[in-house]
Amino acid sequence: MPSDEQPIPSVWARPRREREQPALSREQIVAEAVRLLDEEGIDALSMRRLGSRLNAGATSLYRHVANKDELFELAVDEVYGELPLPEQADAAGWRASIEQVARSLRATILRHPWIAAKLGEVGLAYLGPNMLRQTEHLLGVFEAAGFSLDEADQAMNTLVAYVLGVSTGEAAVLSMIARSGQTEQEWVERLWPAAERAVQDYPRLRARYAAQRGQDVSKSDQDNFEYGLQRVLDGLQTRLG
Amino acid sequence: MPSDEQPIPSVWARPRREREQPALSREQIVAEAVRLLDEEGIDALSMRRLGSRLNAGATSLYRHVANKDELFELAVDEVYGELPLPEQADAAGWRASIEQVARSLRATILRHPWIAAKLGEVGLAYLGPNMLRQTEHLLGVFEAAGFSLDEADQAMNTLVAYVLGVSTGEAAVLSMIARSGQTEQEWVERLWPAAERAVQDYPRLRARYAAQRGQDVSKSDQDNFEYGLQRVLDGLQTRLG
DNA sequence: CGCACATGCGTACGATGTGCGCTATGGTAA
DNA sequence: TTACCATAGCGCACATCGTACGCATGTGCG
Repeated sequence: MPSDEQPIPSVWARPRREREQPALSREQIVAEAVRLLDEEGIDALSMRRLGSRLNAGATSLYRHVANKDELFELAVDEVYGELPLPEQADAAGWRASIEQVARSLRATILRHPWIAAKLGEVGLAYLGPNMLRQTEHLLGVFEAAGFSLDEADQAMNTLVAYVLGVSTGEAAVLSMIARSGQTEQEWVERLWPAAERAVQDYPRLRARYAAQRGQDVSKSDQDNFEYGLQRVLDGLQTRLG
Repeated sequence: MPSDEQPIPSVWARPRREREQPALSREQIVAEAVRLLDEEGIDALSMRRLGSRLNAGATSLYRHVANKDELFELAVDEVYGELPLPEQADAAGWRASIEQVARSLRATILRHPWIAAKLGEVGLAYLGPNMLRQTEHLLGVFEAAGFSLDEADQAMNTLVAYVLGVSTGEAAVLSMIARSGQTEQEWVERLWPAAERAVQDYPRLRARYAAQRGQDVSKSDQDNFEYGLQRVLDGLQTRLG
């Protein structure tokens, strides 16, 4: 290729890239970022890789997004936007209503495991519109259940903390599995011997591992989640009786 | 022996560094890593910076630690080692015993806020000795309270998930404050106007913010934690009645 | 018709994690 | 004593990262 200064060797060799793409937009960038994060995990997101997925240079993204951290904030709020607004039940149906919230929150985190790591870095100080809307609405659900606004806030924080805590643990494992390129089954089987060895000196842990060998992991994760969820709801109920 | 290469300009210019330091050790490295993380946050830990704090080159660390991830695992388990083993109470005193566990877990996380981010990445798949010991012991506390081993496991997971969830949110804010180089007061005051503006259209959130203006943040964080803790314990208690 | 602005991009800089091979040290065997 | 060898530390190098900067180009407005 003649890369020196030339008076254009041929018209046809001219850039000719012009305007076919509708150009970059913030929404597009964020959507593609979420897709990339879902597919390849949090470490796979670099500005260069994201740019090239959008047929763009890495630094082009900076016209639409201040920096990588901001991009993550936008991606997190995008995911929050997936959550359905819970139905605003009456005092009788509050438990079902809140169960639904908890389950869909968990499901969303498991669908986008990287979000757990980000929430761990930045907590709930995000202030994104989707998150605000969700929070406002959820406060309403707790009020409808019979809590004062003050206590609704605390009750909501309790519930959300629990769900986030459990889901974070599950999401971390999902992320590691995704990074390892193995199936969940393979991954568990590869780790198991080391775990059993490590646990040898601890009778209760050993018993737990023995009991769970060969069990369906995601099933028991789910049972575990439901157990804790019911306990948290029981605890909140004591304040309504 | 240097007879052919250089004539050595002066004996005194010779290295003379020999062996004064007891050399690097894994324990030393991990301890210094924890110190650096506590002082300057998770982004401040690079192998080069850690090395220079130990009067060592970056790559020297790799003689004692496989890679940065492993270093983090060791650091996390080191911190787990700070937790006191909870007193093994009888069925009557289980609540106090578990409260103590929950509080010291939270306190530890707040003392080392970076750990929340790491737990968010890697969950509880750590298998470090301190963590295993802690878990085994805690299972015992739940058993002593009257849970079967199966249910003790679930109950423990519920409690830990809650504490981790709340503390993660608090720790994230602490980390951001530390990174910003401001005091908590300054940081809150700088963020507040934006938050109030963002919250304008949501009556319940607006009311919450209005009520909390000027309040002591860490005090209300603590109240919040205690509220949720009591709810979780209430919920667990329903299974023991 | 010309000008200002917005957008994309090439280049570049400093920092990062870490592999590789050299060197010196200190312990052990002969 | 001497010869040797495992080990710890380190300098160098490489690929990759986030992102600042300034140029080029196409668009919309006067």
